[in-house]
Amino acid sequence: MADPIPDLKTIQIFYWTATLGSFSRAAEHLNTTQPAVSHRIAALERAFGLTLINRGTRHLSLSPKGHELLGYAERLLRLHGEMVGAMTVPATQSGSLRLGVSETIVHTWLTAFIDRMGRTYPGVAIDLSVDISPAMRDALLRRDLDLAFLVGPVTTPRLVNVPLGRFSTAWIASPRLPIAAGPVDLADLTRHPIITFPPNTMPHTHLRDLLAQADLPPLRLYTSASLSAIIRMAIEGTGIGAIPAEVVRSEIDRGQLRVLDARVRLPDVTFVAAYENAPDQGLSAAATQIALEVAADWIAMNPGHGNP
Amino acid sequence: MADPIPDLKTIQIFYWTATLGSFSRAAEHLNTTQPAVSHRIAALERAFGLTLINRGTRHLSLSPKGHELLGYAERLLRLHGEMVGAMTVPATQSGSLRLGVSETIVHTWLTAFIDRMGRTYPGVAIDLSVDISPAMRDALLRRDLDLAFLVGPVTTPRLVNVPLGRFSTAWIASPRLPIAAGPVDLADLTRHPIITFPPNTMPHTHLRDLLAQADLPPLRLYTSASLSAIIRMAIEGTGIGAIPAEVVRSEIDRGQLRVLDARVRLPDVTFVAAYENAPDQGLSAAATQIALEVAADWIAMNPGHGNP
DNA sequence: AGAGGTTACGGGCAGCGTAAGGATC
DNA sequence: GATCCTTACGCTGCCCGTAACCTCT
Repeated sequence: MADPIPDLKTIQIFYWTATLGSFSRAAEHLNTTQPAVSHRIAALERAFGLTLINRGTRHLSLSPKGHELLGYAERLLRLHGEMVGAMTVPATQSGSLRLGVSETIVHTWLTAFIDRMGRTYPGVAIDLSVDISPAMRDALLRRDLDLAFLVGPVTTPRLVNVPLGRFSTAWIASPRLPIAAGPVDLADLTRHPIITFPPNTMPHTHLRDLLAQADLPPLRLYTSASLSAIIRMAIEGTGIGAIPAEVVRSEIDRGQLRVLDARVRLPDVTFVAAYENAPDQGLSAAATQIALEVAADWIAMNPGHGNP
Repeated sequence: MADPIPDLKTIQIFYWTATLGSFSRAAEHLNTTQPAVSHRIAALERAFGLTLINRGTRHLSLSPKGHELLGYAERLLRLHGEMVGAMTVPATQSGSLRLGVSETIVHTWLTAFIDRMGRTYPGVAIDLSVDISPAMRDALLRRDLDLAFLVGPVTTPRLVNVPLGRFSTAWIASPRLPIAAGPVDLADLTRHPIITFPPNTMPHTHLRDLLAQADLPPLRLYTSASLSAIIRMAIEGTGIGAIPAEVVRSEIDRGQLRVLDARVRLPDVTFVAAYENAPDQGLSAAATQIALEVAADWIAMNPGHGNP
């Protein structure tokens, strides 16, 4: 009845080798050397007495039994991660979380999120980077990020999407800009430059579609990857901002900006937390829970916005 | 991203410590020493930063978190065992299986079972012991057996029961015994000694109940733990055997014994495979599958008996 | 005093990393 | 020759087992 127990570490190494399709990439991912990976895979195959990975030139492929094992490996690692997550008291959890966020999040509840993360997981270091959503999507897929709060959904089966809330995009302008107080239509708006996010972002695409349909004078569409820059330009009367009203709440309160009452509404923008659907992303999942709470709190404190 | 991986072996040690309620018993079960168990449990608690096991005097108890972990541990070990079972090609499986069987099984399909096990799992050594069912039940619970084919069901949540087939108990006698050919009733039967299994076995109990209800002359109930001895006595006319007809098929064919046409039928006896419901009993489960097949084959080759 | 758990210590070996050796494009 | 996997080899450090100690009945 003596149990020959193939180590979890071996299973983990197999999992990542199979998933990443390369011994060396698996080694890199697991902070070890390529020979170590090679060894353990060989040992695993020897233990089972069968071939798991066909070493094709250039690319690896899994044998039928290899595929079978991969299924078990994922379930096993996920269950293990769940167990560790359930047992580890948050305060003692350590590690690092490479987090990417949209600037919109920075201007709404990021501070609250960082605060609560710091209090809940004092041992976790957050590596923050702010970027536009498409860039973060790529970074997630490249595994340069563990978690991102971005405009979604991100339609890739490899990523988990968790909705965090909706922002309504509004037309924002300086009160000094000569625009009627009552409902204005598209022609009135486009007399001024429209300032929004860079190409390939969702607000930009929506805006392009909207303005392409109408028969309008030559369009001036200013873009900036920096939300602050957009806000600054709007305040200074450079043009009309097409951004979530929520991020300029204080400027509106101070009278530096106002929300225009336009006949044409811009589509809402949904923010999601996205992270790789891998067995070792327990911390990302936990952080997403915190983000959900923080986002809900923020919505409660900023009535009239976010999820209905 | 660096994963602190609590070893499966640690989980296994925790599982058995919790299950057996003692460090030393766990050590014994896992073929290691008690300090090794102590160390790893301590290390596990240190890793999680919490107490899992309350070292009460005389008896251990689990903390709430310990209970939680036990649940995960069982799922994890079971999944792992399943994985190993699925990956290991049977021919390379090794180990030993402590098997207990009722003598009835010996006289029916045990040989076929041993044959097929030997062919399917050439690396597995079977330690066979033949005994009466109650004794085997206790042996299973004492973990002196891994698997038993016995009269069931065994009503203990700790054991898995898998029905293997039903045998109808019959009245068997030598043709030389002066008994009418037509239907006979209880009084006719009890003029002779009744020979059956020892006290505490199911056939014996049934027989006692049956005969206690009737108003009969002094009863001579001979018992033997050896089925062969019962058969021998029946053949020699010592008495009437109350045993499954299936086990004396050849004697009946040779005319040494005949099945009496009695008005009173004895209850069927159900055989089951029973083994402990623990994560490391994959081999027992596999052997039970073999037994199911063999029993089904045997029933097919001996029409009129077994499962309808 | 004895059963059962903890602590202390030395030694074996698994598994890691470095480095050199194929194979394939 | 560049890339990727395998093989060789020495070494570290983990973990095990022995043994002595502690504690409670």
